[in-house]
Amino acid sequence: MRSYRQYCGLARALDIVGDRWNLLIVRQLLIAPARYQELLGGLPGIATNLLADRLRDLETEGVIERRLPDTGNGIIYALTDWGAALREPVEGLIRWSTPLMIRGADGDQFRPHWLGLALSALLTPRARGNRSASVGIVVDGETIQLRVERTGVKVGPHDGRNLDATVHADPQIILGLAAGVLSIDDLDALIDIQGDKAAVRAILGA
Amino acid sequence: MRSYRQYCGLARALDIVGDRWNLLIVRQLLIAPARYQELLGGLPGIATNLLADRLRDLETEGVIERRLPDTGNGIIYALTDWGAALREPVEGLIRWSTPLMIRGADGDQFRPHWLGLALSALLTPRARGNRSASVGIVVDGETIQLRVERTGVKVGPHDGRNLDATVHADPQIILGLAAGVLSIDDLDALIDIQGDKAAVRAILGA
DNA sequence: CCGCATCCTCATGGATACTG
DNA sequence: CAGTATCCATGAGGATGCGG
Repeated sequence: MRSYRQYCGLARALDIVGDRWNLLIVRQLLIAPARYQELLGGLPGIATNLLADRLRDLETEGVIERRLPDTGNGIIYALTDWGAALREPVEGLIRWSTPLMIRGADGDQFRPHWLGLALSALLTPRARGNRSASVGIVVDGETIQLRVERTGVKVGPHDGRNLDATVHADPQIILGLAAGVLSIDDLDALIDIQGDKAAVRAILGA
Repeated sequence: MRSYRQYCGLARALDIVGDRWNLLIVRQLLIAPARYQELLGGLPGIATNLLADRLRDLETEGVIERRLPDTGNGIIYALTDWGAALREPVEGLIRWSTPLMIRGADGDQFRPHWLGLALSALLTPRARGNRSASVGIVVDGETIQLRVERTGVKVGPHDGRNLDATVHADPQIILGLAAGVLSIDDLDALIDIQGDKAAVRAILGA
């Protein structure tokens, strides 16, 4: 993309990450470092030449870096420290998009990890938790683990440890709960909770 | 721009504001509602047909609205409530861009209001102020007023009221101070402070 | 004047096939 | 596996025109 040539922080930020696909690549790497093919799978719709171009751009600008794993073969792409600092504005945009998301998927592609990032964006600001609990959200066969403590909320893949409860529900239901526009009590038919319902309420409740 | 067709908050947000120029238009309207010609002047480099296109898009998506002033003639563009909520991610991107800004303008276009928005982004998070003070920053002949109180920092155009101090310095110096990478004491030759130096230190100091 | 719309040129994005 | 190469479609940029 052409530079805006404006001495303004927003314009200079967009000179780097404003190119089409760039922030979505950052999104994938905020979820976890990834290989080229994993990025292609996590970015449905991108053309392979564009992914290669953007990875080059982002690397030369210092947003991402290539790592060679100990096993020797292949390349792993990861965010630099500065690139990882994009989590704040990215999660801000995700919070802003809530009205667009509660309308439902409408045929769009979906990856469970994206929901994990959205939950991180929606739940982290309100550091809830005089009670500690861990809950698994099962979507598309993948389990996202939410753990709340006094320090805040941690979101990530299921680490195999014990869960206080397991929730099965559609993504937009989970998002509605996390955003506070839905209440658990109104949705018995749409949510399947196994285990400690109070733990779910502590994390996703009003 | 084509939709990403991804059921992800970031992708849906970028479907709306990811088009080139869109976030910069939002930036201008975060500073103040504006007429078409004012937007053209505040967005150096944009083509007039693109501005018209983008304003239409943003209006149909509910980010901005057209207002007819009491004087009757002309159109005033302003953010909707939802559009104004973009302040958070926009200021996040501005904070992220600090390393790009302290390098200096390098011939890029500049508008004093942009510095005001950057100061808002950098100073608001750290709600400083056991002391109340108001300071004017003079850049390119325009005065930006910073007012700190217990409740936080307010940034805006000079309202004509008394200032505790007036600062003359280049934008990158002001940004370096606000970002905490420069210290007032090291820069006597580059900053001209008239009035209460302690008030300046209370707002821009370490 | 202000608020756009049209026209044209060129850079960028997108889809597919192919390679070290 | 990790990308290039190629070709076509789309969108940006710039100049200019035009109605209220």
